[in-house]
Amino acid sequence: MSQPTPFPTDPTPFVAQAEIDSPLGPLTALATVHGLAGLWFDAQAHHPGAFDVPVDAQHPHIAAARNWLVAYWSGRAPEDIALDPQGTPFQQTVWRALRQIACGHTRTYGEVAAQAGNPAAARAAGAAIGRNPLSIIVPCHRVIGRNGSLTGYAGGLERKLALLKHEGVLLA
Amino acid sequence: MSQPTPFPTDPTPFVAQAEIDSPLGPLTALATVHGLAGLWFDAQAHHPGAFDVPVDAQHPHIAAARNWLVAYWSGRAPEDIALDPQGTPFQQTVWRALRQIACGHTRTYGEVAAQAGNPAAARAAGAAIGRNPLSIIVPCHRVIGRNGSLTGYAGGLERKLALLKHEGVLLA
DNA sequence: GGGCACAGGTCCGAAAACGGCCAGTCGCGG
DNA sequence: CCGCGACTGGCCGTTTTCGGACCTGTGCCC
Repeated sequence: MSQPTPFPTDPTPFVAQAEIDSPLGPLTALATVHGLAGLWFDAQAHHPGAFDVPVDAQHPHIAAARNWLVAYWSGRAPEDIALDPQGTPFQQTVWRALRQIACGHTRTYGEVAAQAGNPAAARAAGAAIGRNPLSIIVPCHRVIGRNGSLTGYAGGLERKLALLKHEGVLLA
Repeated sequence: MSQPTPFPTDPTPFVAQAEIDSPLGPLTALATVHGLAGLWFDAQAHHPGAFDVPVDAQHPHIAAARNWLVAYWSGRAPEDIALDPQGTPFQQTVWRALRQIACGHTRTYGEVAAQAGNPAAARAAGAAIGRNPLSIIVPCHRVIGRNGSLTGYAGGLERKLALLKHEGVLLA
């Protein structure tokens, strides 16, 4: 039933977008009526491109995301905010698993896959993690290879490294 | 063996361990159901480390080892006891050859290799002798270089020297 | 529907490195 | 001429290391 086209006009519940600055470069935020749907680094991999959605930096979900990020960068524990990422059931499961990785901790791709229900789907989990639409907030940067290598990051490995340093996982 | 022990791929059939004192320092003894499997000087080279095996100084094979050592140190000829060292086929062959070196005698590494079936494997024999798990009882200390040098000993050359003196091979 | 590409992981065989050696050579000093 | 020490190059089983095959699920494009 699902058309291959990105957004045919059916499920486009996006209601607002805005740009948010960060120490690692500007981010584009996107919201539905239910919560934050996207937070991408500009020009990162799998960036969905421009949206035909009104810019509204004061929208509640976007303002909440901005507050979340301010707290995160200042080292405080951010409060939970409403999220509404769009994805397949498997992706949803993986992203939900990611949110359970506490700040300062890491998991391997295999562990995330196991927590998502299939221990052998490490590679598939990697693909799903790469499609994570909520950078930083859904901590896909806390997933590393079994041998300790960083392996990859849609926003660029330097950013993954910087985030892990900021969380105290890696030494400067 | 009329015992239903799971032979194929059973890496640790150890059943008891204990510490035994000696004039050259404490020894750690290890036993299987078949016999004595290990007798190492504490902190010697190739020491396998701690074992998750119950301490039982009264275990028959360990008690036999203690009696063997008492006789040895007092200068009497010890009676044969059951041994069960774990190793590769080649190592087993070498260790068996070692047991045929009578007290007060010595062999060269090349001679041991020849008796193990391959006269050219002197160097490999040296490696196998170094991994001998049954110090003193399997007399790896009676093997010296072709030119008469002591060359090496996992428990330290001082101990090798002391053992050979005790056996009357070397003068004080 | 059937391929194909991945931000992974495991397994296995080949290859290289490592010794508790030994014989042969060379250069030196009695 | 002899003996000694330093060096060299083969010897061999074991251990470690390394690279590639192969398996794995899911999403996306034909």
